[in-house]
Amino acid sequence: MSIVQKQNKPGDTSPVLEVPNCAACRQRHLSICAAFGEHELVSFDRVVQHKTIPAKTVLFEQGTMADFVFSVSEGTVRLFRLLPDGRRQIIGFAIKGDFLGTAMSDRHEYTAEAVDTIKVCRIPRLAFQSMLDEKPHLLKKLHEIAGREIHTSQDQIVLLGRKNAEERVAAFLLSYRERLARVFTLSVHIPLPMSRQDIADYLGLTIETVSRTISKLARDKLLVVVPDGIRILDLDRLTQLSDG
Amino acid sequence: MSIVQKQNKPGDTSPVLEVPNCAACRQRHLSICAAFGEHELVSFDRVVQHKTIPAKTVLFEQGTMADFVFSVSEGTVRLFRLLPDGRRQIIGFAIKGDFLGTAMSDRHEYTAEAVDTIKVCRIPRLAFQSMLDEKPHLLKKLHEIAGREIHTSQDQIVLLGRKNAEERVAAFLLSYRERLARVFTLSVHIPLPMSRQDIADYLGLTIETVSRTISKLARDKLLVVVPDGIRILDLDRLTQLSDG
DNA sequence: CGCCTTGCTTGATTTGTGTCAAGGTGAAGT
DNA sequence: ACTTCACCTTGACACAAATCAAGCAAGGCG
Repeated sequence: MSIVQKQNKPGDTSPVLEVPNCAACRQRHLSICAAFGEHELVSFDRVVQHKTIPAKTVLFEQGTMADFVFSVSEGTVRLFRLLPDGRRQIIGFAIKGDFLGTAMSDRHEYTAEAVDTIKVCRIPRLAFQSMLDEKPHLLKKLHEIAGREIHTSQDQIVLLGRKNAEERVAAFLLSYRERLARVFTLSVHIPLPMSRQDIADYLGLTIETVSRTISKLARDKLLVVVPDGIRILDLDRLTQLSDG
Repeated sequence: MSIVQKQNKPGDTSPVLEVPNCAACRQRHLSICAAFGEHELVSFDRVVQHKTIPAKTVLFEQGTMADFVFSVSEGTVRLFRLLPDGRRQIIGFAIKGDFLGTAMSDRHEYTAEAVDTIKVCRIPRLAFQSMLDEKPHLLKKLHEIAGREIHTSQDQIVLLGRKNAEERVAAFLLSYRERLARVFTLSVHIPLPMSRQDIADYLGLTIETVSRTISKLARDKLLVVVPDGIRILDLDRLTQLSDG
């Protein structure tokens, strides 16, 4: 086990833990792997591949065979669907600890693409499937994850169906902050590795509207824009806004 | 077992099967109950209550304790969330065979309300939970249902985030038709028990826009409006429209 | 029968967000 | 140091859908 310095992007010099095996994985308790006992991990280890993937790389593509499921252990992944004419809707952002493949369908239902440099654990779907069949507590854990996924999808449906631009941006910032808090410490500083275009495609808006809205929130002193993210100034008002 | 004439709404004189027990239930193979063997059904029967519920009745309310899960065996249910100021977003419509309570969370994440007269099987959540713990194949079935739910939520997210009014209406009609086809025979006639307001709140539009859009589709000869529904005239063009 | 109510449609106008266009900033490369 | 490029911001204008308003059709009921 070795700690190596790795430049995820310029300016980011935080040490990144190389993960040679699941037992030593720091993200274990955050992820689906939390369902495994120590000795189960050993057999899990046999089918898992740990991979570092550079920014903007497609992890898997909508419509292709889902030969693998993934667990994200570092970085940010955008999950999206494309319409025939190129319109893009981002379904969600996956971060450290998130599992990709909850639905267990044989074809991918969306495309997954690395936003920045990511690390993932890749598991052959069939191997994962047979583990599920053997270990009910793993399936239970997976179903628990699916339940949360359904819940956040419904939040997103309400946001897209009934909220205006300002409410959408506020809700995005706060929900993304909550997600980060599961993994990092809760802070008024919210790093945003994804582009404005990504945020726009997540919120069903255009990049210009997102930019204008963030500018307005800054003008109104609810937040300030900082390099690679934002800082919240008025959490209460932002929360009020996001709830509609 | 008795067949009774029941007036669900004026003009609807189709015979409605009273369901005294699960073994005799015609909807069994459509629903979560398909996961049960014959003798398991007997124990299931002991905890299930069959209920007929009139139109516009609240089945359960967002935020309240989820003491029961439900399986719909007749009629249409609207599932929605409300924003504090009264804006409503319909998450989905549940029909014959649909299960409510996939997420298994302890509080309801949305309100469920009967659109027309419905029949449901009501199961205490804790009893259902313990059945899940005992019978992995039931959990597997439930997870399968959750997977489909995630998929349709994502369809809805794409619709709300990136489609215009015409595409939304076309997509709604076709996806609702597909859902009905699982249960009735696939037809160009689509009964619409829900109101225009319901459709609007499902599609993130206003009632006026839904009405105008349906009128336009009729003017363009893609469909005709008939009492209590629509009839598709040009399935190909409607499909093309809905795909964006 | 006529009156009221509910649900739906249609028209006129407004508005929030999209579109088009220009310009700014900072990092990377020559 | 200059150029290029990607990304973001801002402004002017356009447009799709919302809002406001009126009227229609069908059912319920006194």
